[in-house]
Formats: sequence, C-alpha cells, structure tokens
Amino acid sequence: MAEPHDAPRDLTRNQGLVLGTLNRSSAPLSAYDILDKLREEGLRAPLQVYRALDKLVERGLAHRLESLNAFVACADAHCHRKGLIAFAICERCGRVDEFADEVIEERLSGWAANTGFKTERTTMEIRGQCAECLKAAA
Amino acid sequence: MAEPHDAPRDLTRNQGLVLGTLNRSSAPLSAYDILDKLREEGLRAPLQVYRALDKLVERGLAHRLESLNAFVACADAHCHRKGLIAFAICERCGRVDEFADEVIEERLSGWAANTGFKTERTTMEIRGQCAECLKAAA
DNA sequence: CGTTGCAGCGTTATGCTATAACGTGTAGAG
DNA sequence: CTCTACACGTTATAGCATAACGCTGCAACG
Ligand SMILES: [Zn+2]
Ligand SMILES: [Zn+2]
Ligand SMILES: [Zn+2]
Ligand SMILES: [Zn+2]
Repeated sequence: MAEPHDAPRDLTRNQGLVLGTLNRSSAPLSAYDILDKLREEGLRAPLQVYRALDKLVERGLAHRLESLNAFVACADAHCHRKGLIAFAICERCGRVDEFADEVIEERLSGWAANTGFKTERTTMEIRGQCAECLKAAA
Repeated sequence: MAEPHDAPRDLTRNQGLVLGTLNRSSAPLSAYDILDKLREEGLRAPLQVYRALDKLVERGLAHRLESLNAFVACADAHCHRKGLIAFAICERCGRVDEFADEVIEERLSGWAANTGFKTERTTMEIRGQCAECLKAAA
C-alpha cells in the first residue's frame, strides 16, 4: 500500500513517526491515539505528538478535523496548493475524503468581499455515511 | 437590547438560563464559561449546561462552533428551517455572523450525490477578522 | 385512582483534549 | 566561538466532555 505521497525527507524523527502513523491509519486519529501507537518508539508525552502535528498541519501534510478533534494525513500530494478543502467523514467506517470546489470557494470569497471580512482559515466538514457503508447496511 | 428571537415558552429553567446567557454574550461561550456565569443561579456541574445545550442545539436555538469548542445563540429566528449554515468568526472580537448560501448547498449535495455519500450534518466555519476589527487595526 | 413511562434534574467521578513552563541538545550564521 | 533558532523531553496543569447513579415531576392509560 503506497502512502498518499512521498514523505518529505526533511521531517524530524517525531514528525516522521507521526505522519507515518497517520498514513497507515484508515481513519482519523486523535493525538492521544497517535501517542499510544508510538509508545514503542519512545514517545511518552502528548506534547511530542502535538508539536509534530502542528508542523505537519502547517505544511499541509496532515489536516485537523475540527468536528472530531482528530487528524488525518493529507490524501493528495498537491492539496496544499489549493485554497479551500472540504472533508467528507464517514461516521461508520471513519473514511475521510477530501475535495476542493472552486464554486464554493468563490461563493465564500464573494461573501467575505461583500461584508469586509478577511478570511484566514476555513473549515468545511461533512458528516454522514459513505457509499460503501450504505451498501453494507442495506 | 432585544434578543435575536423570542425565547420559546416551553424551555426548562436550565435551558432558559443557558439560552439567556448565550443571547447576552457578544462572543461564543464555552460550556464552562456558561457554567461560571450561572453559578449564582444555582448551577454547579458541567452536565447541567451540556444537557441544556444539547436540547438548544437540537432545536436550532443555539449552534455549536466546532472550531472553537464553543456555543452561540442562533442569530436568526428562522435559520433552523434552512439546511446549511455557515459561520464567520472574528478572531479579534469574537463576533459571529451566520449565513446560508444555496449555491454552496447545491454544490455539496451535488458532490454527495455523485459519490453516494449520505450527508447527516455539515459544519462550515470561516475564521478571520471582521470589518470593524480591520478598520480598528488600520 | 394507581402505575407506568418519559424527560429533566443534581451529583460524583472520570476520561479525553490541549497547553504552560522549564531546561537540554544541536546545527547553522556571523 | 557565540549567538540564535529550533526541536526535543518532562512535569504539571488547564480546558472540554461524558458515564453512571438515583431522584422528581408530570402526562398517558387502563
Ligand atoms: Zn490534503
Ligand atoms: Zn463508511
Ligand atoms: Zn442560526
Ligand atoms: Zn471583530
């Protein structure tokens, strides 16, 4: 199973461990989930994970899902070049799809222009059930 | 100062207290913020606030802001009739604007239809600075 | 009427998420 | 070399949320 994109070479040890853990997971992980999976590697404190996550998120290699207080590896090597990303989160299997939509982005920037709001960051998260889980439940 | 909309008469005491507190606040409040403001009224435990908030959110009288772990009173008497609500949150003054956009809603439901995803709930939150704060900072 | 079911309430205890504050080690710039 | 920046490791603490218990009040039903 190939990872979504090659891990940059300049990650620190902790950052690499955390990103690897996220890449191997099929569902979002909380910082404490990650910590538990990395105890064998010597990590002991939440801060070690949070610090790594901060950097990964900053670089667009991982994303924070606000509605779950959890994190996923970025699924798309180039997503960080796009402005706005939406996440569709399956509440049954945990699968997360990320996608960008220019029309939505235009609507939001239009609203911001009209109201004089300066956007720093946008989160868009759809919760529900993915196609596979719907089929399985039927 | 009128409240955004008349409080329904059938709220319980705790629900009324919590909604009143949210209505009087100009910025989002965490459950613990609310609790602190209601100690004089006899509230003592987080659960009393969380239970009230659950009901208020369920009825659309309040909204949870996932990116803040905080709550606001609904600003619009009829917003709960609309499907999708977006929130613009000023990080300086805490002001929250809520708005609905049919085009965005269509784009999202289009994406869902294409991928077979069944949407239960969508959160959209824009963080940044409002027009007033931008003027003030200039 | 009695009783049954439901919703809210109050309390204690606990668990999960995130950051503050401190000091160490190391690599690059001047 | 020394200064700076950055990551690291650790301990302690702050902030957000729920589990589990038992009780109360009220409406529906026979
Ligand atoms: Zn991504
Ligand atoms: Zn699924
Ligand atoms: Zn509303
Ligand atoms: Zn503002």
